[in-house]
Amino acid sequence: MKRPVSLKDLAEELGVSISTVSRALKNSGEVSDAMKEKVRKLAKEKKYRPNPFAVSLLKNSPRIIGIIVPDIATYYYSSIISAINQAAVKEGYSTIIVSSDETYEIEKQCVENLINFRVEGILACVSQQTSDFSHFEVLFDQNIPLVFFDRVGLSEKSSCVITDNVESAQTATAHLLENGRKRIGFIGGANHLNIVKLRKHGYLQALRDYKIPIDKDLVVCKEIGYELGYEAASRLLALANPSDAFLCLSESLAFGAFKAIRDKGLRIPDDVALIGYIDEIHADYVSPPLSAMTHQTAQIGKTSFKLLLKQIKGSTEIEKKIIPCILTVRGSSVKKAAGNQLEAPKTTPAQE
Amino acid sequence: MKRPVSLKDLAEELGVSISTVSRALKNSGEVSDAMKEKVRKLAKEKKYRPNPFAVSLLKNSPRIIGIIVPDIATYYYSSIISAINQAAVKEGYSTIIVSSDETYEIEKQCVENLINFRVEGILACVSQQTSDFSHFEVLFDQNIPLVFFDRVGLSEKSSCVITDNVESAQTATAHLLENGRKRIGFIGGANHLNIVKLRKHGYLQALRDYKIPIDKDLVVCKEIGYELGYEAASRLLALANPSDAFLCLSESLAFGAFKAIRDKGLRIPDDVALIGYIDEIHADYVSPPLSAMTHQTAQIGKTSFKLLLKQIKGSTEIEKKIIPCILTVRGSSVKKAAGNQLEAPKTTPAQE
DNA sequence: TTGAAAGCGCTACCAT
DNA sequence: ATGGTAGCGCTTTCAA
Repeated sequence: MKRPVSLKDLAEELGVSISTVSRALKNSGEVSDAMKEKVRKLAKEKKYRPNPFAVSLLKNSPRIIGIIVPDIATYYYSSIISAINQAAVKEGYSTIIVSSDETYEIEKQCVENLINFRVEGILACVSQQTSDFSHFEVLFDQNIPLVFFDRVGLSEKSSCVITDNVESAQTATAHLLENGRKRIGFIGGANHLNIVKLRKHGYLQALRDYKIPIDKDLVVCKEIGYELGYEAASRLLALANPSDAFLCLSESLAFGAFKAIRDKGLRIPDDVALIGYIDEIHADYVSPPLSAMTHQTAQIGKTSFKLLLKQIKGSTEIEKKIIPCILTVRGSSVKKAAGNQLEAPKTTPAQE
Repeated sequence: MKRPVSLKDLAEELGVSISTVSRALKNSGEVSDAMKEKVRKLAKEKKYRPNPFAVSLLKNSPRIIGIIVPDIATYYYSSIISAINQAAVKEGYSTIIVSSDETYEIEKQCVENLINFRVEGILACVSQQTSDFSHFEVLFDQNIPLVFFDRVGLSEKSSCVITDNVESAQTATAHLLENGRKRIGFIGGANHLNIVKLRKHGYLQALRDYKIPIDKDLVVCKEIGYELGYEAASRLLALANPSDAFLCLSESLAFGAFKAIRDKGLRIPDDVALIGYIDEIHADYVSPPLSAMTHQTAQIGKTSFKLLLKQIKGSTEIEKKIIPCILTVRGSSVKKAAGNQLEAPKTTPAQE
């Protein structure tokens, strides 16, 4: 394992000084063209590469930013990462991506590691376990800019990019109500999650707006997952006064609910409407395709990086950007013929 | 933007030498406890952090590895990345993840960037465009270990981790044949892709094994995508002698084919069987759930890192590891009642 | 146009 | 137990 070639090596071989070699490679004006030529040739031949640590040691800016996510393999995060990456590369930055695995302790470690790397800034989405944010505060001491996205903390001290959880849930619920649904089931994740609280708020708000009585039995908040979606929907369909629509907070919940409705022998959307926060690319996987609230992950990533870069460049302004979700109505939430006037005399044959 | 605190700063403030401070912080035996105490207290107070560049400059091993993937947001890659990450962290390594966006030029740049970072090693999955691998050869000049995974190159010179494309396709095809299918459609991506070639090979091999005549019309290799799966399946079902089963090389192709079968008014698996290379978590999204060949992404990631670490530690052995896919039989490929005894008097019952 | 030298922050070796 | 010093590879003065 031999040592990489250094400027010194080149200088010695050429019998000139290190400074000259350095300047020649930088194409400095104060070096003769002949010398430049000679140096470049040898550098290429010897496969010289500048040592980035020496450069960083001098400049103290490695052009790296750190990204902390709860989980890399989830599409939502990986697509945001991808967008951040693209934006970063465009500005000459590299990214170090670390995962907290939804764990407070690991997240703490991640922050430490990134500080030790002297990243120029950090983009973070906090883990589900995190309620204390002091491990992020050390970044302020180190003068390392921090921007949160999606799940945020320290909102008075750092910029953030979030989605419109309240509004999107409200919009989705309103959409169902406008199409004649009266008993909308809300199927979410654990109650303590911010995202669940906010969306529930939007859901309830829509019900109030439309003067629909609120029924606690229609709200099921447990965990996220296919089976849980199936169970929740099954239960809501078995009520004396059953649900005629569902708003599901995740993709797996939505597909679980889909299955439950079908297994019950009910039709979508004729008997039960379904809408969920799911990925565009999966909406067509079933028939009818699912109406979906979709996150604009590319926007989230791009905006987050933009805010961070601003801070890196010295801005101290604290900004909060909201990236709205997009509602795409597909077959699962709207009856084919028209709105909702045909409750009784059904003419539509079993579709599919 | 003030300069971070250095050892020198601490030393001056305490009126001792830099060496002493350095030793005290390393808990060296040759420093008095009183001094250690004093130094540590001040370090904490001043929020001292060792400068990683200075350390790396000295040691020349930043404990970073680079990962090059064609696309971060695809579950297959992100889950492999996640596994690599976990393995790396466990060994005290950090990872830099870069994406080639399936582009040769960007990939070339990625390699350059990682070299410039002096990563200790690189794990790479080449882009679809890449057919020339000389940009990877420079790594050998720089003594930077390189291990390919999934899509490989330079196989005589570097270790790699691949999946059993031929065998898995053969197994999947055999599974369909054993269940009485005769006209299995092969729906793949672009013909020039290695993965397509290999799997087609496995498919054809299975047909030969079972003495089923090969029909070129049943092989459709275009692009990957939901619509393309839909089209391909529609076409194969419209043949004079139509398909009675499909092997789809990707998730989107499989779901597209699923839709096509249904739209044609055919039943799955009674009329047409379906099997595909899809993610476990999505297999249940439809009814019947999809039989699937699944990649063991965790294994791929873990093994890749292991091989790389070995090389970093000095091994020059070139290894090739094959991580098999796993066949999980679900409703889409096997008729409920029994295998296929109605077709002909075969004795093998449906295996599962 | 070129060279010499200082210094970035740290470790490690040789003194004391 | 502590201090001094060299040197990692590079950039950037200042001198020649």
